[in-house]
Parts: sequence; C-alpha cells; structure tokens
Amino acid sequence: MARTAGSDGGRTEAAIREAAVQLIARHGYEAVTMRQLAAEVGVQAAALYRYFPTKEDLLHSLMREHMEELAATWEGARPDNDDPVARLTSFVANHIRFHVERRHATHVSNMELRSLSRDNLTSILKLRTAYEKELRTILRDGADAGLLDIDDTGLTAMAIIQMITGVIVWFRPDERLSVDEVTATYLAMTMRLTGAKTNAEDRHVRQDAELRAR
Amino acid sequence: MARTAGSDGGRTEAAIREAAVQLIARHGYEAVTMRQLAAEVGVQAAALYRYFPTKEDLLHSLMREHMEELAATWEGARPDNDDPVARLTSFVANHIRFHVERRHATHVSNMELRSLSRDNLTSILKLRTAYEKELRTILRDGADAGLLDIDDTGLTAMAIIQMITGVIVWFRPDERLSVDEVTATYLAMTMRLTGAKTNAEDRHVRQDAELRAR
DNA sequence: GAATTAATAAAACGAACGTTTCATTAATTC
DNA sequence: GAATTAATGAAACGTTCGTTTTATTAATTC
Repeated sequence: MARTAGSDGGRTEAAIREAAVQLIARHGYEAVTMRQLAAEVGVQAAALYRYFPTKEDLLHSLMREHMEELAATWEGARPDNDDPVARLTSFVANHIRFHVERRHATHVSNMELRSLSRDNLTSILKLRTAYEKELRTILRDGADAGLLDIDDTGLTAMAIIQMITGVIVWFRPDERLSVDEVTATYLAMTMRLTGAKTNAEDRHVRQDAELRAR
Repeated sequence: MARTAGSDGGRTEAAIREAAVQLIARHGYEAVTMRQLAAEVGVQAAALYRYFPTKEDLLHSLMREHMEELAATWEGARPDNDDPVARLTSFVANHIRFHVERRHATHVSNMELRSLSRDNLTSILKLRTAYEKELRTILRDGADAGLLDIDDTGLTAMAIIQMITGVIVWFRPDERLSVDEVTATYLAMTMRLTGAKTNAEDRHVRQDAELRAR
C-alpha cells in the first residue's frame, strides 16, 4: 500500500534502465508493457512514472545514454598521434569492444529509432552522425596521405560500420572466439578493405621498385 | 454492409501483403494495428482474417515469401562454371540488387524475427541459414583453390553479408549513385576483403617472379 | 434463375494498454 | 518529534487492441 522499507530512488532508476534494455532488446519496444517492465524490476507500474514521464522518454533516455557513452569511450581511446592507420585500428577495436560488451543496448539503439517522435529521433541521429563522421575523417586523411586506397569515403565508412557492428548479431561470449580474436580478424579485414599500406601489397610494390632499380 | 461490387480476393490479398510490408517496415510489427492495415488497403479489419488467420501468420507469410524469393533469385543467377571468384561476384551482385529492390521487405525480415513464435522463427531461420551457407561454400572453395585468402570462413561470410545487406540502410534510389555503381564499389571491397587473386597483389606477385627470373 | 459460395461490412467481445489519481509509509529536515 | 518530502502500492480511467460473430451482397454454378 505504500513505500517499502529499504527502497531507494537511485537504485530503482538503475534497475529500471537495466531491465528495460534487456526486455526491449529481446521483445521490441512496442511489445514491452510498463507492467511487464515493472514486474521485472519488482515494483508497481506507477512507480516507473516517478523516473520517466512517458514510455517514449524512457526509450529516448536509454538511447541517449548509449550514444553518449560510445562517444566518450572513443574520446578516451583515440590515439594522440595522427597516423591514420593507427587511428583506424583504434576506431575499429574500440567500436567492436564497446558494442560486444553492450549487445542489448546496441540492439535497442539500432532497431528502435522508428519508435521515437521527431524531436527525440533528431537528437539521437545527431549523435550518431557525429560518431560516423569520425570514421569518414580517418579514411579521408588516410587516403590523402596515400596510406589508404579508397574508392568512395562515405560509402566505405558505411560498409565498415555495418560490418563491425554486425559482430553483435552472431557473437556470443563464452564461445569459440574471444573478443580479442574476433577483433584481430575484423581488423585484418578492415585493413584489406581499405588497402592499408602495411600489408603484402605494399611490400611487393617496394620489391618491384627495388628490383627494377638494380 | 456487405461485399462491394468489383471486389476480388486475389487482388485483395496482394494489396494486404504490399500494405503490410510498407507499414511494418516503417512502424514495426507491434506498432501496426489490423485496423490501420485494413484502412490502408481500403477494407474492414475483419476482411483481413479471410486471408490470414492471425496477425502473426501474416508476418510469417511475408517473411517466408521474401526468403523464398531470395533463394529463387540466387538459383537463377548462380553461374554455371565453378570459378569461385565468378560465383562470389554473382552472389554479391545478386544480393545487393535483390535487397535494394526490396528495402521494405528486407527490413521486415531482418527486424521482426523476435515477433515470431518458436516454430515460425525456426522455419525462417532455416531458410536464412541455407542461403548463408551458399556464401560460406563459395569462400571455402575459393580458399581451397588458393584463389581467396581468408582467415576464418564463417566469420568472413558473416562480415560480407552484414556489409552488403547494410546497403539498404543508407541507399536511396534516385540519388547520387545507381545500383550498378554501388554494386561495383561493393564488389571491389569484397574482392579486397577476401584477397581475391585478380587484383594488384596478384600482378605484383607475378611481376616479382618475372623480374627475379631474368 | 435458383442455389451456393466468396467477399465483405458492421458491430461487438474481453483483454490489455499507457497513464493518472490517491492513499500510505519511510526517510529527512528543522 | 512534528512537518515535509520521496517512494511506492493499489485501483481505476478511457482507449485501443486482436479477433469473432453475424448479416448482407456479388459472383458463380448448375
């Protein structure tokens, strides 16, 4: 009939966020009811409205948190030097690790955009676009420096992001491969895809030149 | 109050399928109501149940149709010769064309799997797995023949499928690039990714050999 | 041209939805 | 230790959901 002993707003909000991410990732935003979410948290449905004014605000808040964490993580992982290949390596490794560690939240952020109203959608897309621009810049810098061989910067950036985000579709921890092994393989594919000049091709080009110079 | 003049079951069913794909792709399966769908078709909600026993059966039917068309299209596009690189080229080109031409249906098939009951889900996943196996086989054949350079066949197959299916996320017809141009760029990326022996690397290897042989 | 079948409209069903209202209790403030 | 605030439970609100029932009409069959 009332507040229970030991209850605490801070802990309750965190529990709501966590349960919401799990449930929405599994069943989809529209399919999850406020009662179902409340039951998962161990609380009445009305209590949820102390923390989030509406169901959509809850969704928006989860997505915003996810995107801001992603930006912050990349900010912390970005190397100081400005070698484009090193930056590309850091970007891919950070992206894979971040998303693998947050599979459910990533699913929510990628699949539920259509459930947001216009304003909420715009604010999330702004964050996403800013993040994607980081990769485009790296690719363009690398191409300009002659270290990467790229047809179309924008298109290649999208292809890489789709490829490395797709890891969460099939990757399961505790299985055949570790995160580090997966990351190593995807890094190798990324470097080939972009024609990064650290590979066999580069050696052969130099070998050709040396042999001809004799 | 009753059947209207000129109504026809065959045409109505096709109209339901088409409207359902559009609406579900835009708003999501759970968010689309039977009344909304009926209104889009220009029919009463009850009429939908003459064609599909439940809402979920409608969804399942849309997905099954999509997956079967995909398999059939690939069957028709698969080259007769057994050069793995030629087969890989056909696979990627067919996949991109098929999905770009069916953006909405692809979104439905990729995003609404979680709305299916166990049996319906299993039947769709079976079709999907069979299709993905085609690519894995091509990659393995190519690697065995020494024409492709691949770390992990399964992992590379997933990466390629994620990459080329991702086209539908950003591609819009009537914009900067045509389907053929996009396909050409993605084909180039695929060939690099798999180290296909038709590229510069191969030429350089041969050049090295020739120069040394003098 | 009567009988049958296919296609639809209209209305209703119970269940469940997001949200609000209100009472109640634990914790905090002064 | 009284007053206030934060957190919650319980019940109810109006709406809408997927689906069913029933009646009616167009098309087809014989």
